[in-house]
Amino acid sequence: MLTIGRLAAYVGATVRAVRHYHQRGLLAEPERDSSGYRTYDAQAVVDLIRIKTLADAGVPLARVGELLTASPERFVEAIAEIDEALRARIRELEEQRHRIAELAAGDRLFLPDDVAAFLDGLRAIGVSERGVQVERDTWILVAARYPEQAAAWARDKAALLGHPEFRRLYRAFDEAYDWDPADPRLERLADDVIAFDRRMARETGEPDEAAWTVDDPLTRALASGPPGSLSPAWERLTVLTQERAARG
Amino acid sequence: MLTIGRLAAYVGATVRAVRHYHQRGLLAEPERDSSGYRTYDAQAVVDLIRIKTLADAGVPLARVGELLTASPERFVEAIAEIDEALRARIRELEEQRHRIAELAAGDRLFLPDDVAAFLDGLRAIGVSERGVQVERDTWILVAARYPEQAAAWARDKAALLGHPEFRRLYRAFDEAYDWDPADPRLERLADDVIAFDRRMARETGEPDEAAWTVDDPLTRALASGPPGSLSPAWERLTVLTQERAARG
DNA sequence: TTGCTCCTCACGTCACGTGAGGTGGC
DNA sequence: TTGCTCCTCACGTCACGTGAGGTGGC
Repeated sequence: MLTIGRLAAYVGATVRAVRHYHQRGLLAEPERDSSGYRTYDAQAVVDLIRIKTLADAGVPLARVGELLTASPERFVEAIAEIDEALRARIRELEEQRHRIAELAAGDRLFLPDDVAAFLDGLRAIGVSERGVQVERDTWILVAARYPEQAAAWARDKAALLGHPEFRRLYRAFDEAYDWDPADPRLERLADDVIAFDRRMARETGEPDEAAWTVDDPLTRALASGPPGSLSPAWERLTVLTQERAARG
Repeated sequence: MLTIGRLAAYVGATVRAVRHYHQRGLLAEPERDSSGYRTYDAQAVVDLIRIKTLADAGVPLARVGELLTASPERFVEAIAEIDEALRARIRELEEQRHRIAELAAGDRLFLPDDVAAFLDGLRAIGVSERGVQVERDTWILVAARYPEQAAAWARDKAALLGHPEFRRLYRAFDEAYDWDPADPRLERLADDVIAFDRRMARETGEPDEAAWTVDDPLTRALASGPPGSLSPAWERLTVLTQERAARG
């Protein structure tokens, strides 16, 4: 006969866990000796290993209780379910290994693939890392707010990167970040942006919604946090392009 | 800007979890709008994904807090540790898949391999399944009480299975279970057991401790639960062999 | 006497879940 | 007005962990 400590040690459980299983009614309370100590027999070892094996596999104790009294067929059925749950959990853990590895670097974790690909495209045409970060933050908000459409929009914009004038405008926008807000080049840039928008609208037959440039109203509205969060030159550019767009 | 619901949905967390991360000081409390609603920016998305990715990987929230402010080198180091922990967890789950599979049938889960092999040996020489069960329960108690020695004892006994007289005695013992306690064959069996013990003691030069048969005092003492747990014939056999052993 | 194992409460832990009761914009 | 999302307490959950205070055999 075994004491609770020896029983627990043999199956790799704690004494407290064995008492817990008694409390929950999973393991039958054994006889006591003259000192009030519980005295376990071999059947208790078998029962406890059954309980612990199921519990370790993630089966809730309430369900363990059912399984102990289930028919052999139901038991085998349940084992198959538990095995499937374990396999699913393993797949999850493999996923998580990927995700924590990506955590050290890269935007893939925060954005749909198509958006991350567009950001890589910006890097490829020479947009500064700072400019890419501003874009990234904007896209995070867009993707959170319009999960269905974000990827398609990113593909549309990525396609425009094949257009030389679009690339020139993007790079100019990027450089303008540090300019003096009074710099006359901002006026010319605003003109060029509007001209490009109109040209694209004509070519594609879509309305003149200015969805083609870095300065389209949608992304602008989403990105604008408290006033002053953009650079002074970019604030100015926003005003200028909106004036020109309104003038028609 | 995002509400808490949209933020949570985007990263796959619950609203409650996000509030919890605020409470724990892991995620900075953002500005509120005129209604008192929290308004999140892109940085909050990045921070939350970082938190959730680590938390999902099983990192305690207290440690997540440290990691968020850790240096890049410490962070990379910690990622490696976490990855190792995930791999260890995966190995554990694979182990558990084995164990629940074995739960449906077999003694391997309850006993050291050498003991299970000995039980298979008993089956091979024709011992009844009932007899094997009694042995199994005895060995469970022995293994729990003497984890170091059990395997070696089992190997010793398994070696004896090569001995024809040992096999004969074991099978006779097995059959004797149902006999009438007054059956004269019990006396002859007791004589044969003692004779075999003495012979083995002479051959191996070890003391006459009667450790060779199913009836050795050690296993008997361990297995004997409340009186009457053995069959009447086996109780009688125990008495008879002890008498003969004492007479010398 | 000291050390060890056992006993029974009963509160603590961890990461949220789940109402309870209320507000604000469509 | 109804429905939805948000807000702040605050208690509940799950499987034990961890003392608190005490007993019994070597």
